[in-house]
Amino acid sequence: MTKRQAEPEKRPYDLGKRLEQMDESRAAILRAAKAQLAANGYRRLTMEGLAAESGVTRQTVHNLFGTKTGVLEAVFDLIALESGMERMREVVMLPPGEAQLARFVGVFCGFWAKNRMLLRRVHGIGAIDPEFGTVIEARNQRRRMAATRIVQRMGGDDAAQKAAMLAALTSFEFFDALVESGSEMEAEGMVLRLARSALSLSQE
Amino acid sequence: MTKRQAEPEKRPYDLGKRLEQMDESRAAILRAAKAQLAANGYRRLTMEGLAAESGVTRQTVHNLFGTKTGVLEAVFDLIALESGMERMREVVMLPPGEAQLARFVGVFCGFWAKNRMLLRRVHGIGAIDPEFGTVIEARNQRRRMAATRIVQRMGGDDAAQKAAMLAALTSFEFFDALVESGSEMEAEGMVLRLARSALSLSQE
DNA sequence: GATTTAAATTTACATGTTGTCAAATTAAAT
DNA sequence: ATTTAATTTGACAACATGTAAATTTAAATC
Repeated sequence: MTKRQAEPEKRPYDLGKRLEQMDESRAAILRAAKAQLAANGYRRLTMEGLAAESGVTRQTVHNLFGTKTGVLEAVFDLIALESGMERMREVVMLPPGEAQLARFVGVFCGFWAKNRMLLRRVHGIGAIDPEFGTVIEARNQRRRMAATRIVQRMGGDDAAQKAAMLAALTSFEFFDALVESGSEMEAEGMVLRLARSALSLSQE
Repeated sequence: MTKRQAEPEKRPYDLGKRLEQMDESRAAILRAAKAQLAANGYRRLTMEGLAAESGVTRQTVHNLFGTKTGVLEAVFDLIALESGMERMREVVMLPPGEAQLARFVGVFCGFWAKNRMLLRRVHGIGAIDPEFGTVIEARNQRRRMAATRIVQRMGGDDAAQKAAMLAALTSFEFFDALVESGSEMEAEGMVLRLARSALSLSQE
């Protein structure tokens, strides 16, 4: 099979600056998506609206993200990236004790507080859509693993139950419920106190 | 203005058995909605699908519930009706103490456990749709009020914070997170233990 | 049993949103 | 100036919601 067909004999082409512009478009769209999600919820988030607010065409949104679910996944990835999960490494490696627990709680509560409305929507989408739910679940699983490690290194009985409680206490949903009841300032303190007693609690 | 226009002079008509059939249709549709919501999530819940599974026409679903949101609200009302909230009255009136707290936790956890997947969807819809969210919020508000009453009657310091914690600990989302981490059997026990320590905890 | 009544069905249509496609346009790279 | 690839433009199909009318069906009344 010799390549004697109509070979277009392309000239090399480096996207260069065009890639930057694409990234800017991507960023603008994701920014718009985050804002609209947090403000108006999921139902009123349309590809049309995203395109308009980010100064591109609806078609471009499709080109860059594929589908609406694609946009959501990108939003989710972005959140995860901004989530300061790198700090989780340090926290897990701290010596077990009060300080580590406080840092653990602090990392999560800080993040939950910073993106509360947006996270509420995203987690909500995970709750109503099994397909998207697996993505959220995977992330929750990681928090559970970290909680398990921390509890195990602290020693004591009922490690499994304690880990379950710590994971649930540091979940976004629990934080959100606390804020809804009390004030956002106090929420982290309450989580920490509950976590402390959860870990010192033994199966009586 | 004499009523000399074409008066149809209607004959009295008692719906009787037809009302029963309408109720059956309503019930069948709601049953289908609950099942499909729990199993497949919200995106794949269509009026067409509901009609098919409940043996009526899509148009009939619209006649009976108005809109899709109407169906959801009816599902929500039904859940609330089945929720055993009547038992909340008794619980709130019990003498303050361990037993009351246990009953309080038990009523909610029992309900959460019975409809977990369905509740996850419904609460999820509340989280992504501000309009529907107010309905959920109103119900959460009631749990918060009950929690506040219980905490206040128990006396002690920091009633507001304790109430917030109790409300959050008895939220559906916290229960769901616990079940996801551990086992459903143990979840209620964990909630109860955390609630106990939350209420005995003072602001140190 | 014939007639009346109202619900349910059938049929049709308007709207909004997603997703896809192909041709034309634009701007960067060569 | 030419080539390249992204963006835009315009069009379309698919699907779901919601609405409206005429018709059919079955229960209630006489």
